[in-house]
Amino acid sequence: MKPTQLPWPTVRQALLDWFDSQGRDLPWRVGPEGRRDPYRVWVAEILLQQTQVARGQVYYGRFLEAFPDVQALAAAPQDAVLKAWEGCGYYARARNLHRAAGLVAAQGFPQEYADWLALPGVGPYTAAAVSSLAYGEARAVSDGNVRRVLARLLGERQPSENWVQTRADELLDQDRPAAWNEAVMDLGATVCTPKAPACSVCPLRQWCAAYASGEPTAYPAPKKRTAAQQVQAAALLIGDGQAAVLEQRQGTLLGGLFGLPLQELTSQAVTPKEALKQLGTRLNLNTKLVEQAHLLGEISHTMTHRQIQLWVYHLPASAAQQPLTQVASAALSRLDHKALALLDAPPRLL
DNA sequence: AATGCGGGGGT
DNA sequence: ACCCCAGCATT
Repeated sequence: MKPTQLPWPTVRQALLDWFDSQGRDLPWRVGPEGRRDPYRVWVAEILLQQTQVARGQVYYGRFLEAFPDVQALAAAPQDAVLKAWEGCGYYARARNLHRAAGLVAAQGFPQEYADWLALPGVGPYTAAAVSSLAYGEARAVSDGNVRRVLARLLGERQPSENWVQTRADELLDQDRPAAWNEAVMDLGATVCTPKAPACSVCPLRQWCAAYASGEPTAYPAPKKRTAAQQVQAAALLIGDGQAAVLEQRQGTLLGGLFGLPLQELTSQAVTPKEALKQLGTRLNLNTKLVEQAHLLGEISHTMTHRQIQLWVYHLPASAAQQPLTQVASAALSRLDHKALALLDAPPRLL
């Protein structure tokens, strides 16, 4: 059956009926349909970018407690915002959200899609989500769930971004755009899942091309991903688990977070010891002192696009040529938490 | 159109 | 292991 021949009013109603009885109850879905609190929806949508709902929900609760409204968020220092985001990944989300909060606190909330889109950290998905869920605007969201649900329903193995957005725009229920958007995403998250879809309970099964094919998981075809880059580095822990010399990372990789001083192994510093020596120079440490640093342990850490091997060396706080930072109050990446954890449970050689 | 950007869950 | 997750910014 061609897509254009599907009985769209019936299909829409089937999904909306399913949503009305089986839709998820989530903490940012407060207030009437299409009139949610824009701040709550906005924060939730940013947190949920490339983050599963179960995980985002934990951070959402913490985040709203720390920053209950946009004025509180705008008034907070960036370090506090990153601390609330610690461990959630993609930290540019937190930096952009904080920056955007400053704009919104001064100018008021955007009232329509195009104005949301202009905020830092807000792209087509988030602008459509907030303008539909909080303002009732008829904008179709296009995310990973929508992509998978529509690719399967319509039998498209290679859905381009443009294909998904166009189909989503066509299918959007004009009378209940907010409910429709939530419905498609709920279906994708709870029934039309990537690996093991629950087709037996799917309200769209009778119209689904992928189900009819007998191989629903073949839609859409897997995306190809670039291999993780292998990185080796030395780190120097000066201090202890309470207070240590920490640097605030610059640039796009973990930017804004604090962490142990690092030196990547290069052609100039082929061994961890040589990288450590370079690190000592950068930190203005006496060469003799650096030679006394002992290897605390070795860490392996994966970050999707990077596979990091890290040798962690240790010196007492008395060696520090710069102020120590209280570890508990700084936002650290998982990598740095692993490095610090070497103090508690030294790995034993077998 | 491709790539970089975290961290963890599901199979 | 591999793929995915309520994407966005940059090139």
